[in-house]
Amino acid sequence: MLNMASGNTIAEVASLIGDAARANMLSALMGGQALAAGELARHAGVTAQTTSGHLAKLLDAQLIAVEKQGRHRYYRLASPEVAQAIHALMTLAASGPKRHRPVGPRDAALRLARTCYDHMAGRLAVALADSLNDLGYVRLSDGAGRVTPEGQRFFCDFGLDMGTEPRSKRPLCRTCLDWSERRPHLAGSLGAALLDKTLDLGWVSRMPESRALRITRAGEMGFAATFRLASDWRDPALPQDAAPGAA
Amino acid sequence: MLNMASGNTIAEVASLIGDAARANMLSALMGGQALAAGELARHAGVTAQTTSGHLAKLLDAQLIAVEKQGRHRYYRLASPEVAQAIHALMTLAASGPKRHRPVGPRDAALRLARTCYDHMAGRLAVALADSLNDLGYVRLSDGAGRVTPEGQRFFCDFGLDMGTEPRSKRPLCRTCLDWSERRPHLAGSLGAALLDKTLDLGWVSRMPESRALRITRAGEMGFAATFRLASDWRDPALPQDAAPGAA
DNA sequence: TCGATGGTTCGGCGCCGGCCGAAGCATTCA
DNA sequence: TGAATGCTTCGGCCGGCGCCGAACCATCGA
Repeated sequence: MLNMASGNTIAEVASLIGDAARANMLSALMGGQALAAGELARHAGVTAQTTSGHLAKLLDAQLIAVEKQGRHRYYRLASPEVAQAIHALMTLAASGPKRHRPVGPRDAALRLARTCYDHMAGRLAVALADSLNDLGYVRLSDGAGRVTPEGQRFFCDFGLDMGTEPRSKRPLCRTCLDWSERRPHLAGSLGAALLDKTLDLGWVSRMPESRALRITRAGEMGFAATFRLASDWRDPALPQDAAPGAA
Repeated sequence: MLNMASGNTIAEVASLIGDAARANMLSALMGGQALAAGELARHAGVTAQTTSGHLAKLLDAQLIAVEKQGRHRYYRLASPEVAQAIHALMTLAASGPKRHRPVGPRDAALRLARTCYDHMAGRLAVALADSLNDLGYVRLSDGAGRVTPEGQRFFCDFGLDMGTEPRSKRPLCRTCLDWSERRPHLAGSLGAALLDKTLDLGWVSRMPESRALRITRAGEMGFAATFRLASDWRDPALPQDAAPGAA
């Protein structure tokens, strides 16, 4: 047995995520909001006691963090790195052997628009990324993103104050592979600011108990006018291969 | 219990990685070479039978792939996505609670230079990335990378034929957060080509049974001359905070 | 046609860890 | 102060999974 130096602790982390109940909790937290223990219990489908044990472990490993408020305890992911790891696992899970991929019932809403930790994902997010790229406001050269000078102005006009808080560690503009669409969308602090702003404007709103986002009437108009979305952005993107022709 | 649609399968993937033996095997495969079952058994510290079972599971979940050759079976990671997920978990594990982070004995070699799936990592790789950025051959704007026109020429002169095979799915130039240095190094197909070339030139060579790379005498000269490495690149980088001035 | 070597399959053992019921704190209302 | 709510701790049950020994298949060298 050689070189187990780090291999061991990665197993610890992975096995923490590798329990169905905990995975469900973490997935729920990928929505970006802090959730109370009880809500997490329901997401996981286990009793409160069991949940408590799980949360203690996750906390201990610093995968999540807690904030107590009155008699509630609100849990959130501990860092963007955690979100990234979970995201990578989601990608892997989605691309794995088909076998039993039920593509759940309420998934439709999730596929259309949802939060991904602190930014948007789903078809809306992919369409936004496409448009911003086409308009020349960002340059999404595979896996990475860059804001152009025009983009800088555009986002500034739109009311995002990116740049004012250069919390150095955080990339301004990353792309994040959308696990449902298999195409990149905007992440990084730009992505986060965009979500904040559109929530603020009331263009989208969080659906209760879910990561899904509802697109409001105002949002319909706003997104179309400001970001010039293609008219067919709601159509499911055919994953990479299939021909685009038929309805 | 709501929204368990995908949360469940991510648990399956994570729990596969979440076993010490399997994690060790996968870590070993992060070296980028295909390894025979027996070698993996030794890496994992379990018997051949046990290893066989583990490999079957990993194979079944398409985390790894096999190629049989005579009476050997060579296993490798199934895709870059798998490598990315493992990498994310490594990052998480490395940044977790200190507790028992032994910083193993032979780690010194690993920290200096090693392979990371198909490209280089460690202090050498970080120093290369820094130099290439300073020289203006690549632009490493956080999280992402872009090759400049000068860089294009430079890499071409150096003998890399990036671009000739545009296997679309693969980003040309990504950055990858080095888990030992906590600073970015070059990944993507450019990173891969760079590793190939330097192995080819004999500037580095693989150490047996390890992901570590040995830097040859020729490599010392070559890297210094071609990439203009700072003279102190061998010094351990102080993680993120500490001031750069002294020494 | 035989060993020898690399890998896999089978069966049974043992332990770790997730689960819940019951009880115990803390906080917030009345 | 007492009851309700949210969460945690404790103890015991039980299933799943990782482990190995033994036997079995496949490939290579003489």
